[in-house]
Amino acid sequence: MQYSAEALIAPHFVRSPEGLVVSPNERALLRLIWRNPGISRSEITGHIDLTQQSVYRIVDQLTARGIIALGAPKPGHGRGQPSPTLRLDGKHAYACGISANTDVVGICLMDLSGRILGEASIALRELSMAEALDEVKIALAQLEQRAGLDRRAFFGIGFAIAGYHVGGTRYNAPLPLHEWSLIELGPLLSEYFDRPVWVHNGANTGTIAESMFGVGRHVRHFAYLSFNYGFGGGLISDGELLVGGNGNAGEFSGIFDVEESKRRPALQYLIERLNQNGVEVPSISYMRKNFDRNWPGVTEWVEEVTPAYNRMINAVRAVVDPQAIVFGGQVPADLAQMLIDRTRIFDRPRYGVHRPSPKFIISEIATDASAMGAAVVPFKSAFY
Amino acid sequence: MQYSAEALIAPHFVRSPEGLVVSPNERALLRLIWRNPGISRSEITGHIDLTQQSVYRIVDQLTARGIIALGAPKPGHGRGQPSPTLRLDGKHAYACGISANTDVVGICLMDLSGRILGEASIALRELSMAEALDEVKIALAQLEQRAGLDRRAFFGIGFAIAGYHVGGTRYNAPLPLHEWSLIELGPLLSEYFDRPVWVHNGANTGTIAESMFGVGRHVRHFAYLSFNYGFGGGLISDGELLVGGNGNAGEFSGIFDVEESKRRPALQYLIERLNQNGVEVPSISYMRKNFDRNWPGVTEWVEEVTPAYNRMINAVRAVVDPQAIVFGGQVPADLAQMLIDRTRIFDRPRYGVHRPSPKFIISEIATDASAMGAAVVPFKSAFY
DNA sequence: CTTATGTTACACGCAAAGTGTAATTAATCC
DNA sequence: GGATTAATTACACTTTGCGTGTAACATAAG
Repeated sequence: MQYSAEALIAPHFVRSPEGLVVSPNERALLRLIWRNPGISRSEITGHIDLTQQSVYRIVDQLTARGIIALGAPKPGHGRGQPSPTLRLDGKHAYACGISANTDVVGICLMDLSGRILGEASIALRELSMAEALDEVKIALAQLEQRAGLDRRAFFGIGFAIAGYHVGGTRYNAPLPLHEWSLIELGPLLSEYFDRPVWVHNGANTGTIAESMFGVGRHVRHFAYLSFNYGFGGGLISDGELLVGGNGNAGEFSGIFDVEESKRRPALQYLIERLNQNGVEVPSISYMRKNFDRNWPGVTEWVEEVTPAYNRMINAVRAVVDPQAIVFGGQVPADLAQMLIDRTRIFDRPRYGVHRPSPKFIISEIATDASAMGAAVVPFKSAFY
Repeated sequence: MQYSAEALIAPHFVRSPEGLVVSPNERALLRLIWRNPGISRSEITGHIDLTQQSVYRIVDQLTARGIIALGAPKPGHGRGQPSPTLRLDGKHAYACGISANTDVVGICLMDLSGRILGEASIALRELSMAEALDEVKIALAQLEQRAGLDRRAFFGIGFAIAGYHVGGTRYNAPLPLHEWSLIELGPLLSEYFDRPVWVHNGANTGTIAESMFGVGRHVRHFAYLSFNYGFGGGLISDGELLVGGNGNAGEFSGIFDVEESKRRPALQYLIERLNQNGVEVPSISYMRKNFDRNWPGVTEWVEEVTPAYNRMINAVRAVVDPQAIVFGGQVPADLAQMLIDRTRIFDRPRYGVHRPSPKFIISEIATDASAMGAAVVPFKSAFY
């Protein structure tokens, strides 16, 4: 039997005999509220193809289940009976995002409304998988206690791992995560944490974070570049993550041949270069916080990676034609801007008209996008 | 108001007050019958999440409307009451695919079951758009008469044009199609032909043809390479065409910079080369029929385009990770094989495990894939 | 300031559509 | 002829749209 996180959802969250948490119309409504928190009930009809009566009923049922909360009406909203405002009720459920990177495991606790309830990280050092998971469990319990959470509201876990998909819930991760590689993570983790676990690639959960909290609120088609120790990314098409035929869509590093691969924009190379030049940069997160474009070697490195970078940008544009390309992962905003300034689109106009080009946007997600995205995955899969 | 082909569908095809031709469950059923013509009614339940009774009812209604036809039961199918076989009823509707290329306009007449009822082509030479359309209309009428069709069954038109999408139903096509460029083709053509017209890029309709008649019957994620005078393509993700943020997903030529663009695998360059070498190749369709890999210059040209070709293949693989890459358009099978033989995937294994790679498949669609795909578009949009 | 009027949305009941469950009937195999 | 499988038919349940009366508020007349 194929592992399925959906089948493990606790019964008190489930609505119908088919095991669904919400119906399609309910999902559409919850999505709308996600994108417009505090929208009034009466405004819903204008955005969704449902009558006022149906909206009333669905809202009524979702309120009764504690999934959405009614708020005071907006004042001064014209005449007529005032309509209550709607929000997702964070108290109904919370989820945990776990992001396994080469150096660190990030943890993000989030409620149904998208509020971050707590964050933590565990340095991997030489920890075995079992030891690391034990530490995650302890950290999770601490976060839960500090936030005063009721365990019954613990909906599930989103697990992100650096590396490519091999099949099922098996991934092939870089060396420090050797022990985490090529095994069925879904059954293992859901057994260990006693909750359904959704497993994804780390760059893809970063992409999901961007789609739920960042530019995805306004843009339906975009590519997300995840600059980390390595370099990957993800694609959002029509608001949904594109997984591809083998679950590895957005692994942009595959564009480069062996030679060019050394000049790809992975932050490991920049850190090496900086350390060679006498700039003490102990970690990627340190670099992100303290980045200075005048550090010796920065401009040089950027110039070196620019050809490979531009090839990648043009490949993404040609293949999937996104409306935007988002610079994310752990890239310092200033470094992203340097790349954007050097972007060249290979395009010749016809009749003076260019092919529409993507906008280049620097992600505004400050925390661990990968863990944050992992935390929404359970909700996105079941609620909205 | 935005142009919409759906809104122009003749009332006698429409089912519900919302203007839909079939309900979602009916669509699922029709798709299943499309992929398995002659499936027995009792087998349906195993493939779709519907009870035998619901299947009976839906089949009953679709039969009453003349959309599907019941056939004699398969003999020797075990005990129990024999179950009738199901097919799409071609008589219910036919559609016309029109593919405007730089040199020729292809026409394809197709019925609801996917059977080709007739084909024609019109050389463009120096024809104005109005003259070309008049000729198309005449050719269409001839094909209709020859096939003995009832005009009431004429469902709509799929129109394909070489060039990139600019917005709405406007495209930017190469010079011979200057007059067809940057205008709203949808309203213009639907007015002229008095039927709803769905407008797409030509490489994309070729992709749709492959998804409906070719490898798409077995593969849910694939990239389609359309080798024509120019070079383009399209993407199928989870069985559906990926359009991208501006409607230009799959315009693979955009991968190449100005310099490399001259060594991209567009057949115009091969023909030039062959003619220089004294091989008389008057047209692409001639080359397709009579291709000989031993013609002077063929191997040379293939070697020259191989680097750009491999970059493109790896870019497609990295970005969208398809299960298969299909060689289509008007490429001679032998030429496609020469490229496949030279394919190199930029991938280093980790723990001895490679990232899953796409299969390379030569399209088996012999006729004008672009017009053929254009012809199914109306049906795909409304029925399955 | 009070009151009448118009507007907007709430909230309830009912009908229609579509699906699942259950029971009966029909055709075929062993 | 009994077993088996699927075709039919009947009925219940869910979800949605429609109709309608009511509640709350804005505005302007008095």
